Amino acid sequence: MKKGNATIHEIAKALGIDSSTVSRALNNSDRVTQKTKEKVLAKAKELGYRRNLIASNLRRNKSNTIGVIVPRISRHFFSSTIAGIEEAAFVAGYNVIICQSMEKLDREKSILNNLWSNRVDGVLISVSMETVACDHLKFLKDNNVPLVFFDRHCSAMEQSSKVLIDDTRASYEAVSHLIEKGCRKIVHFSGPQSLEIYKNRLRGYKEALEDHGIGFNDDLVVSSTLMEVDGKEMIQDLLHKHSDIDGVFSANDVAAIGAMKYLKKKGKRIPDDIAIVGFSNEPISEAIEPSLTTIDQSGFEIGRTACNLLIENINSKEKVLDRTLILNPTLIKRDSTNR
Amino acid sequence: MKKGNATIHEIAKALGIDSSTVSRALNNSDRVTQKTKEKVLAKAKELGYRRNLIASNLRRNKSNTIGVIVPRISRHFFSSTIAGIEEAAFVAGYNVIICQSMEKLDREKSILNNLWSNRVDGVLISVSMETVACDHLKFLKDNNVPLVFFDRHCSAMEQSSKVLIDDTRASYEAVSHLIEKGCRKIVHFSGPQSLEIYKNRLRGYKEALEDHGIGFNDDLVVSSTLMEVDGKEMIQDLLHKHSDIDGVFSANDVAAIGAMKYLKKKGKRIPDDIAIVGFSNEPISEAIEPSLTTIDQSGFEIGRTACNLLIENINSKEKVLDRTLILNPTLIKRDSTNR
DNA sequence: CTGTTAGCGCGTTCAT
DNA sequence: ATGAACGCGCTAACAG
Repeated sequence: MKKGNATIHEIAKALGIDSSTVSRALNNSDRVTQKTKEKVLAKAKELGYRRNLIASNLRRNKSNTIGVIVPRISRHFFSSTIAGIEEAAFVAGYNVIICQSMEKLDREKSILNNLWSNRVDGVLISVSMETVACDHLKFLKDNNVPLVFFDRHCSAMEQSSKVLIDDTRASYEAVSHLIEKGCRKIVHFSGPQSLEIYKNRLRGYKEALEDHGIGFNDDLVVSSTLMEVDGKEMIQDLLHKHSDIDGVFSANDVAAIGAMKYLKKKGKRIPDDIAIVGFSNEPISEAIEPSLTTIDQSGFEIGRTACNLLIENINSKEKVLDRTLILNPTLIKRDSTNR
Repeated sequence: MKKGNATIHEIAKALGIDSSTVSRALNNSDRVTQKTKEKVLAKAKELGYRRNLIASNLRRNKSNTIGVIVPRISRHFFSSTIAGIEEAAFVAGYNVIICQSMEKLDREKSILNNLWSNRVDGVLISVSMETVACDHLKFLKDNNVPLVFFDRHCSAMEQSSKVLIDDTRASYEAVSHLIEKGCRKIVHFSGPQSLEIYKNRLRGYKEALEDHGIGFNDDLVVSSTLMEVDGKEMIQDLLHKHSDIDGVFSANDVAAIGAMKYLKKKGKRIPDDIAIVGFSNEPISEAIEPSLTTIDQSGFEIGRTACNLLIENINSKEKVLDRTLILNPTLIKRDSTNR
């Protein structure tokens, strides 16, 4: 009953022809009659033939697979990017191996070893928080395995393809939006300064203030791990020192919500007393009050774009095109109330 | 500088021994001297050797890969299960190919074809909404590819391994909780009755009512697609007909939140006037008011359990053990206020 | 303990 | 247009 295990040899034997002809027929080669093609296809169907891609891949020295490394699958932003990657890979006929580094460099290295052993045709990666040097990544390029960074890249890598978000610009727009709404004293919840995204978000914050003639005040910027409790504590501390705060620009939405809850409990009206904007990391925007304006990072688009760029690199033999694509997040305004 | 492309033959030649000895050494076979093992390992490192798993897999007729099919990666529950699957697979040394059916039967079929072509060692699946017949799944079993369902299974399949949630029991506990809080008129937001999960949640609702001496009223059960707007409309309609509703049991949290928002706008206090419990599908619990009690489906545990069961099946040659594991979701109470 | 031989299933030369 | 032969890289069987 081994219905699915037929090989090209079996269908060749059944037809009294050679396996190489069968191979050609199945690959739709022009060097085989239409007649035999049909016969082969019919017999293949009858025997329930399925090409053994492992053998095919070995012969062609190509795995038809791309490796993907993210810090954590269960984080919404990354599962969105993976959905986009999967979509692009699917239409291009590629398989995808998903791996999570769990933010550990060691695990990232062992994953790359594994991907290499599996002879993936290319790699998409969003590096772990521990990743600064990148010899383990250069190894891929040395062996002609295309590599595309998305979201988090490795600045130690001089030449590389990457798909990034324009954090600076998005932050600039978000803070400008607050200012246009009338805010003058805007605090910024920042994250670990080792990560470039947080540096860029801080930069956009500064530039927006300066361009609108508002002086930058170091006291109004606080860094944390951006959990909900951090948001609460940060705004509590800050309000204690500066009672006239009227805006919050948070590097993520979880901390923003922590702050928002606290403020509401204290009787502040959002956005009338204090307006809040946060980068969107979780799909919560729909679930919370309509007072939090968020910056949508559209992970799906990033994933799709990165995967397409990678496939382009895979197909352009020998030509290593190192390109940087920068996508613009969109500001989703939910604080329509005029202050 | 093809540093990573060395084969066992090259390292054999460099050492003046045979490639099969190298192979054995690399596989840590007991039938090779410690001395030569060390020499081989040293030379392998020197040449930057990486085993070609494609060739190895072809020879061993094993891919060391398991296929995973989910309706949508970006849905939080599924990305959680995938994280759990990935974790279990990683420690067992398996690769994972993630695929999304997008709730389409056709796509599910084509994915299965592809997975078969890739000769995966086993398959984990949560079927699409369109999947009722399952010939395409039986095909796997006919070819000795172990299959484990998780969360959504296929009732048309007489014999199968599956890891499920005890929806009935969780619903029973949730509704009992509401009753113990004093609710007497509890509505139920249900979903498409074609899906077993919604049938079971409805059953748990009924049983809890009966066991507590509350008559079941068909009017209080409404089915929808359980979007946020559905929640709003459903509660609006119901309140119009039954002004004394004091509890809501929702088959998902999004609809629950829709209802909650509407109720608050109408001046109702949660949970004092109306208590709400919802199955948790999105990671929003932290972000919303502390008045919504949720049922956590712990996708991570389901994924881990399912993957381990699959690997067990893969390893137990010839023995097809069809087991059903049922995990209990946990009720996370956030409505501590006494009514 | 090690070498020899023989394939896994497929695609790609050569021929004809 | 088709067949014969070879090899991708590795491992399993059998010798010795």
